[in-house]
Amino acid sequence: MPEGPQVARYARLQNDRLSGRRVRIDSPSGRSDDVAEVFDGETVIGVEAVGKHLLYDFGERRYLHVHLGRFGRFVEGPMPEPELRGIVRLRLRTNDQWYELRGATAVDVYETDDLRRLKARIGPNPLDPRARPKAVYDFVAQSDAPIGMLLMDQAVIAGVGNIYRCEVLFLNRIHPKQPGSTIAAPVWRAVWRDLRRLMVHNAVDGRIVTTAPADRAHHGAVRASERLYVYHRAGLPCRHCGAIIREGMMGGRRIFWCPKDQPEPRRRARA
DNA sequence: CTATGATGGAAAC
DNA sequence: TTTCCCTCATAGC
Repeated sequence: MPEGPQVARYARLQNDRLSGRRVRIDSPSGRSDDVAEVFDGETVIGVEAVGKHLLYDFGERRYLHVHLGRFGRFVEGPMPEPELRGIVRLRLRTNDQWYELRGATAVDVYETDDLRRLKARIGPNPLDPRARPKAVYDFVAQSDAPIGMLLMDQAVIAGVGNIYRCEVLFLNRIHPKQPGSTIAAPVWRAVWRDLRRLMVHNAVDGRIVTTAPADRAHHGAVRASERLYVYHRAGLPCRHCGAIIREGMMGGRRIFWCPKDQPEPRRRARA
């Protein structure tokens, strides 16, 4: 279940393994037979992530486009392939490695124009070292939309999902309902810095950890129960102040915050 | 066994 | 704003 960094990680690992390799592709579930047929037996030129999208360049201006949605994931391993289990949307294999794609929202053929349009509608990605926070802030600072909505809008900022939005707002003591226009520039820079730091780490590590060592009771390997500050912790005490973490809905998704560290906004004041 | 929900997004209303 | 799709683990009969 991926946010941007896990997708970036898949792209990097698969790019290393698949670039320059001929791949056999089929769709055991039958759901993407048409797409499998287009690329079966072709050679991968490269694999890249664009926000939460994956693009496999097969040359001749054609790409395999995959969006994992909320449930999508890859399972992989060395040849030979395991017996099929459950629903496999797409199966890719080289001489020595196999991949199973399950649960994806989108599996299609992209042409150059589709890719150009995709890139045009996706905002700057904190994972991209060339992306500048100011470009995003210029939009955020003139928006009345709640910051909790803006952070999830892929057209504004790419790769951020529900966990990062909750966690980065906690880290910066911002209530999710606070309008973008009330976020001061230095606060936004700190938000961006945190997003980048956490997302880069996650893209390497493959899992999301936002807690500082000082806020964890156990040392050494990070326990699953101590990875996050607020996400999925409704009813539990805040690791920072002990107040009970709250839960609500925003943008059709559950959102979590600490009522004491992230007080409800009262008035608007441009910084 | 069925119901539910989970790191997403687009299309339909 | 709601509905639908994607898959699968888990909770509850």
